[in-house]
Amino acid sequence: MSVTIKDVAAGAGVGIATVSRVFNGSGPVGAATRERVLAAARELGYRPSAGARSLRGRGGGGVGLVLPDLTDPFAAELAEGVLAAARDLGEHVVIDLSGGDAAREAAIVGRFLERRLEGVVAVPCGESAPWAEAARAAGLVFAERVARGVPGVPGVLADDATGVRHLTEYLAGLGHRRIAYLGAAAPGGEPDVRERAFRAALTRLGLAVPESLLVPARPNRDSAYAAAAGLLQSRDDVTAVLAAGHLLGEAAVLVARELDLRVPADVSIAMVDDVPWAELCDPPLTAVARPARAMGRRACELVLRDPARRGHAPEPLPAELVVRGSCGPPRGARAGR
Amino acid sequence: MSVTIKDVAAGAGVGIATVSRVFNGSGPVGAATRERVLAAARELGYRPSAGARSLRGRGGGGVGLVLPDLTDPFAAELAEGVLAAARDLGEHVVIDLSGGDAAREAAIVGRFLERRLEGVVAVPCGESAPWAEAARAAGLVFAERVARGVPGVPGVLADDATGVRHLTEYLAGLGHRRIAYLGAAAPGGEPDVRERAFRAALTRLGLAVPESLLVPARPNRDSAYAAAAGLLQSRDDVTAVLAAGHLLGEAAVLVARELDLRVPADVSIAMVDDVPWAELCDPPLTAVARPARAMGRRACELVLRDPARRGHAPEPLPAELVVRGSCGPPRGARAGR
DNA sequence: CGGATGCGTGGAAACGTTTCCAGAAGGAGG
DNA sequence: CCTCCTTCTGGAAACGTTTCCACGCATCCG
Repeated sequence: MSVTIKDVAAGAGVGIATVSRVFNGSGPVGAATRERVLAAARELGYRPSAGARSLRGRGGGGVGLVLPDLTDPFAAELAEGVLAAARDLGEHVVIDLSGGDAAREAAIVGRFLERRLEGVVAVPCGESAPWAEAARAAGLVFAERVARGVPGVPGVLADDATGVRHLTEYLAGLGHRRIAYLGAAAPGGEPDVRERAFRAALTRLGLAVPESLLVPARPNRDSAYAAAAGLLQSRDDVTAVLAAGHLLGEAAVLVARELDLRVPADVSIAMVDDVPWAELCDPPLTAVARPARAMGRRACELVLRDPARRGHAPEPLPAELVVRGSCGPPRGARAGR
Repeated sequence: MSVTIKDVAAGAGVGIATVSRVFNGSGPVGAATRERVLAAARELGYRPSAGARSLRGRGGGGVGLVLPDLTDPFAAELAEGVLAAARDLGEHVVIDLSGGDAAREAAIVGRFLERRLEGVVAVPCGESAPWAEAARAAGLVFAERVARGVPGVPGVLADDATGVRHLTEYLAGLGHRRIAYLGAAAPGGEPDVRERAFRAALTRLGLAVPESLLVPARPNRDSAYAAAAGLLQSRDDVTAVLAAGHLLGEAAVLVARELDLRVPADVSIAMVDDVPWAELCDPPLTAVARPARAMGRRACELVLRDPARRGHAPEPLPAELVVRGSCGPPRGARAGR
């Protein structure tokens, strides 16, 4: 069927070992011989089989990438970073999407392990079980967030805490006192890094933490929209909304428009995650930019080239506050809706 | 290093053939034996090696996916379609980005061929050379656009022609007579499907084709912005802009805002490609929605399961006009800028 | 001039799996 | 009781590569 190293060897009148040496540059080969081998290979259209090659040597390399989805611009950019790093290091990338489903995620990781990949980069959604095995069998690095209950696996994270703190301080500095936080943990759930940073920032500023303005929402369009609508319809006293993710920010923008609220005159809006549309919005949205591409790149390099450093969580990468036009001074409590 | 089928065989006190049969369900195995094998495998953490497996049998399967980039929402959604189809068919996907660089694209295709992938799905940017070899060695299907000079390779395309025609008719129906087309071919270059559809639609409506309003632009932010700025600054008579892609539409929106043009009162804007931010814009942008996900899915299914149908170009998938608020009746020529 | 050193080369083992073939055990039918 | 068939099992070949080892030959140094 396909043309093998033997065919090339026969075509060039040499042994298979010589052909292998030509293609890997591993041993000494006479110039004339090399030319003949190359010519025969070109003529026959020979391509060494990556499968057989990996069978003999080590695992064969390659990186697995597991993400919830690709339509999220942050995830897409993170993937681009991983792909760029892998390309630079000469490795290929196998990708699959969990869709936020832990079972599917576990299945994906299983397939990756069978492929004997050198490393796996994951934005996890599930819990520890499959990750523990992956960490044992291959390199594993989390990106954006980490799975709980899997010690010793490094995570390449953005410094969300500092980003949210800066954003909170910025809003407070504009004079806002009734700042809603969109994307809090469900009642009874454990608040995440961003929510804790929001609370801490308010406290440090000497402001009360308005528990009723911490609106729970899951990061999907339906939940985000419902949360934003519930908030802006019922709470006239809110003068600023801090959305904990771009889907939540999107929902806030849409709801504000539907309620004929002017941004930022009636309500200021800002969010975590600087996605392309933030600049296209009217007014353009103030946001915390997280370095998605750099995170992907770093995660990939970590998993491929730094087996020693694995186990030590690397520094979070800085998140930058990008001030645009969607935040202004508060206008006092709105009258009615 | 890693645990092999031999280890499991030894652990269960059976031969390797039996272990293989258990894992593939290929032959008859006694119930008790099967249990023992499964237990040994679980205990040792055995995973069959995909590399060795593929070495023995056929090529080993898998799909390669080559795209210019992932931050383009259309490309990301297309990729999601490919991944979904591959998952349904039990195949893995290797992905890499060409960045619009033909040389890099050729290198990527070469690596894919070495991997003995069963098929390759590509949004091509380069010309024929590498694609011809790929078509010979594996299944090859183009998506969104086709490479020139590679006959016999099917392309899963959107029906851009009909989409642009509907859009043109819609604008003309609103009364527009001076419609600019953003994203034409460079002077002397060959117009693409969309441009031809635009010209044909105008002609069919009995309108003149305004050559000076067919503005050349490449699909990147710099070129798009320059083209849009040049157009809207100099041509007061333009009442509508038809952008041939979402980057061009984005540029038109930004330039219109900078020039303080009201949309759609001063100028109507519409574009090809319905990206998420089209709905977030103010006003929301009218667009032609192309079924990216379905295209990816179809391309993947075609390459994996329909070797017979390859060679016949499939029907283009319908593109749908999504009317939002960015187009209205023309207001006569604008006065000054 | 002889042995050591070096290079260029080919043969063969090994990688982990699937699959063909043959052997063993056990029941059924003559 | 012997034979045949079925069911289960194990050995071994094959897949395409890399790499170790050995061999021939020329060159160099003593």
